[in-house]
Amino acid sequence: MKKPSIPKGTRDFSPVEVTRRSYIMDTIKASFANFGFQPIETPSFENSETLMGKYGEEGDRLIFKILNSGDFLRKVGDDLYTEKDSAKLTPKISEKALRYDLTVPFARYVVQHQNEITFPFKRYQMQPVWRADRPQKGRFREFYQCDADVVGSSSLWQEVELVQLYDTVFGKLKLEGVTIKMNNRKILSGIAEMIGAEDKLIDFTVALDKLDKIGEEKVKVEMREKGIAETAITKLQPLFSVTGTASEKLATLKSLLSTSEIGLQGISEMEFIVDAIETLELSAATLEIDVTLARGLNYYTGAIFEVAAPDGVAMGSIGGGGRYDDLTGIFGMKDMSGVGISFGLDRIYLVLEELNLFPETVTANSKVLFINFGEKEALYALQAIKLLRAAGINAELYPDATKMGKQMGYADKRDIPYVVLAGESEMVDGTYTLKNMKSGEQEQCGLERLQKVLK
RNA sequence: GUGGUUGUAGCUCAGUUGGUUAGAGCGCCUGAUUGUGGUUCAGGAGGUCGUCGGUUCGAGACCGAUCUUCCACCCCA
Repeated sequence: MKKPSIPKGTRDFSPVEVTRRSYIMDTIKASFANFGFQPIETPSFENSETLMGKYGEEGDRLIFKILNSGDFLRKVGDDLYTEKDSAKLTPKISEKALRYDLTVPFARYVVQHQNEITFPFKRYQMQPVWRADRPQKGRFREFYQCDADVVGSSSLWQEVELVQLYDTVFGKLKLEGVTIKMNNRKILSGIAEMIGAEDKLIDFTVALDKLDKIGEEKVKVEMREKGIAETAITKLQPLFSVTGTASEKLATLKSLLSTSEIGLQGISEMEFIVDAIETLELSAATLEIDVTLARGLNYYTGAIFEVAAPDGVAMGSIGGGGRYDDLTGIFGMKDMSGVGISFGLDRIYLVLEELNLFPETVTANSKVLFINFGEKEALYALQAIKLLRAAGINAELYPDATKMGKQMGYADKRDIPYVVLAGESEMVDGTYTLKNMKSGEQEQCGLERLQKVLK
């Protein structure tokens, strides 16, 4: 018989993995609540029209479409069918699609529930999203995003708080040395304006984004390929040498963009955030200005964030976010500014695993196994187990009265730290033999002592 | 979507220019040991070599397709 399997890019999670994932999620969730965010959930699939066209052409390709129910092909006209044009045919046979991220569904939620929401609305959401991508390391077709967004306030204090939120979560996870990279769409616009390539903003930033990956020369090559003028590339030169501390970088940028109103506005926004964070101080993360950061440009209008794992860990970004002045505009609700960040749960897991940062105590294992000696003895054991469980101690009885070696082996393999032996002789004097599996020591004791040791 | 890569026992992997009955380590099961796990010893089970097709007297090995793994690009958490 053929072995069953799961679709590529998806995963099963073992007990250890689920426990560790919940550890991360609980940490993030607690911090979200700690910062005043409230949870919502949205359906795993949306109407196609809600999602299509919101992530660019590339995004549309990566959205999982759901086939209509029923005899969906019968409703397709003969000419459309013979034409074999997938782009035209798709909307006719698929009217629903799996959620691609949490931001667009959130925008839809805000517009749809605008009369029930008190603004500014701070929401968090932790749910799986799906992308029809080709899997790679840390890249899956089903993965979790943990988002916190604020909608209905354009205050820069939100950006400041979100940086703090990142720092709080990574601090709690003991993940030291992450870098929060920050940029501003307005600075990118200012640069494009300055070099006279406003119409090529996206091409220009996508190329710039690859600087640390492919190097200065190749970035220039790509810019030329995209039709950016040589004079513009020359004007760009000082940008490749923006270095130093955050305030030094800002000073360089300021002189570079002195003629661009929008560029200067972006710089002052960044200054505000950097100054506030300098006063408030971060514990686990570093805030860094990175003018080459240009992800998610389809809707970001102000701050752009991306979180890089600590040095030495080969992993794509473990978080991202930014400000979008008009997110709900695509659903017809104007002038609603939003800003938010996202944690990539699956990648954070891989980083914590690589750095061995999961606490030992993160386990859902039983504390004690009661050996099964037979019917009367099992009942005697279950009476004690009932009390232990009521006291919050994870305890279990071996279900079958098999050979002791087998039962002990089970406890050993499951890494259960204690075993209780209660047979005929213990029953007679109402005691239990408690064995510490690690040291091998054992003692005969009463219920009270049992509970005290196992607590 | 483009290019490359991987698949042999539950796991990690050997398997020579194509040649008899496909191996190892670990794990698993049984016993030595009927109230004591890990260690040791003895024995045992387990594979239509990812799948389908082709070349050949003969294929785990060669060819094609397909699925899967990982990687790069694109893009992204």
